[in-house]
Amino acid sequence: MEVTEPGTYAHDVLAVVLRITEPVPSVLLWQRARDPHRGRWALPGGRLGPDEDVEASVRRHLAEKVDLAEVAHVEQLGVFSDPHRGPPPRRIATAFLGLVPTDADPTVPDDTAWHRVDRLPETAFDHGAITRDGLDRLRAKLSYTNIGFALAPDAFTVSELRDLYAAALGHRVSATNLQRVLTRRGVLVPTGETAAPGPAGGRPAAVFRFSEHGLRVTDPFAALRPPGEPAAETHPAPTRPGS
Amino acid sequence: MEVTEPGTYAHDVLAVVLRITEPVPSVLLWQRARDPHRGRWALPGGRLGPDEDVEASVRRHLAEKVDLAEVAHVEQLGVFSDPHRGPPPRRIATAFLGLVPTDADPTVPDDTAWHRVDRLPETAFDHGAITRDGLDRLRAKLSYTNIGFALAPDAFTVSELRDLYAAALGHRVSATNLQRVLTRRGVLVPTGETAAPGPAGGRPAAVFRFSEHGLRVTDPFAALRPPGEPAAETHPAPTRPGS
DNA sequence: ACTGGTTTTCGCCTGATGGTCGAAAACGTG
DNA sequence: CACGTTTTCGACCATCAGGCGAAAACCAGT
Repeated sequence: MEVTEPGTYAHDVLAVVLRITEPVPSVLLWQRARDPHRGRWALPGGRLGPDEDVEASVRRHLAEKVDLAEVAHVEQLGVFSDPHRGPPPRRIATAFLGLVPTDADPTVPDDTAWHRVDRLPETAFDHGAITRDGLDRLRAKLSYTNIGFALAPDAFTVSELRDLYAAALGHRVSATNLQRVLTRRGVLVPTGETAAPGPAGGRPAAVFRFSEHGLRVTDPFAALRPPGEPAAETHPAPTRPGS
Repeated sequence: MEVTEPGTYAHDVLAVVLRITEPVPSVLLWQRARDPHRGRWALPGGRLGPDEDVEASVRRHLAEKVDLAEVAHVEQLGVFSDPHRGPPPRRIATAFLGLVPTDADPTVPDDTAWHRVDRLPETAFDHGAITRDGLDRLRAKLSYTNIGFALAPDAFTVSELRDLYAAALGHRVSATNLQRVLTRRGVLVPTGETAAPGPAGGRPAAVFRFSEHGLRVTDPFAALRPPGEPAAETHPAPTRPGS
């Protein structure tokens, strides 16, 4: 039995690890073998250790399920602290968003699998709601940051990137606009190479690459800029919660 | 003496309560009367109680320092969990951002006062860094949400709002653009009234009001919109961390 | 009254950005 | 060598923001 000192709580870390699998993203879940919620699917995570902060902790726990080198981006989502989010004793959880590129297909343990976010199985605790929060965060950031770098392979064609964005956002995306906007913002740079056409032929597509592999805010947020300064060169952006 | 069960931690909530006091914002701090860090200035907050989530908790603790009715907006900033962010025993903190309009001047206890963010006194623990995080969040959201409603009085002129934004952002703001952008986005609506001119005369200014008093994302985030749909009517936005 | 100073508001112009469409380029197949 | 396919590029248009300067509306003097 677990005794909890009043005013102290067990603290967990959780990760919503997303990977774009067309036509919709998938989230990494593992099936609980023990009660409570035995048999249900849960987000990777675990207890916060005594000598680590929450980010180090989530990386440690994540390493048990996937190769950390394949997780291209990690950021904090927020705290989930509803007193009744699980059976007693009470647990607090700090949730993170993790992103895995499409070209990485990590080997996962037997109890772990990718699940389409539009067909989630029965989830443990509030992990379904947390997953939705993570997806919302990803969708928002796709619009005004270069976060696509964490979803796309190292090199890709505009068509491939369009399909990626369409799957992540859940609606059609114009390849013309995508290329123009992302190149004008300096997010995408051409490698000069071209990809081989598909089996039906067609013009060979130009190959692009993300110019940076760290999160950066790219939308000009045009109103209310300091006078005289151009839109470009926005700040680097932290690993912390959402700006 | 406090005994901590392994794997459980005391959980605090903290609030960065900001109010625009020209020429720069101020943050609400109280002076610690007891060790550790006696005499230093700390953010309002306290222990997470057993029957409340973190948001309810921060509101409860905040109510001890200010009239909650004067805090127009509260949102989660994130978790601060560095094992050495304070003396042992270890404490985890969930930080919030709170905003108080300029027309409200809450009475505060004797140990509590507003401090200009550019002249912070010696702060306790990591509260200085957390304050900076809160200010960064506010500045970012000023650009692409209607969060100004939580800073401005109920009715105001464009000049007053310009000064408010300038103080919050830390740089000059064009009144022309501010009015045009915010009205076009439907954030600002004219009341039809006009304000009395200042002592030096001048044309009477039109009085405006924020159309909504709940947080809303107003920047079109134009790229990658679903096809055919107009930019207007963005989603309501949660109380949760930063989108 | 009229003039000058002050503050706000509005209109105009320019440049940047995004949406849409269609033509042209570059490839494979029959 | 004509045809279908896929990608790329340019053209056009609407919207949006930034920057000015003129006009509007007020006060205080003379």
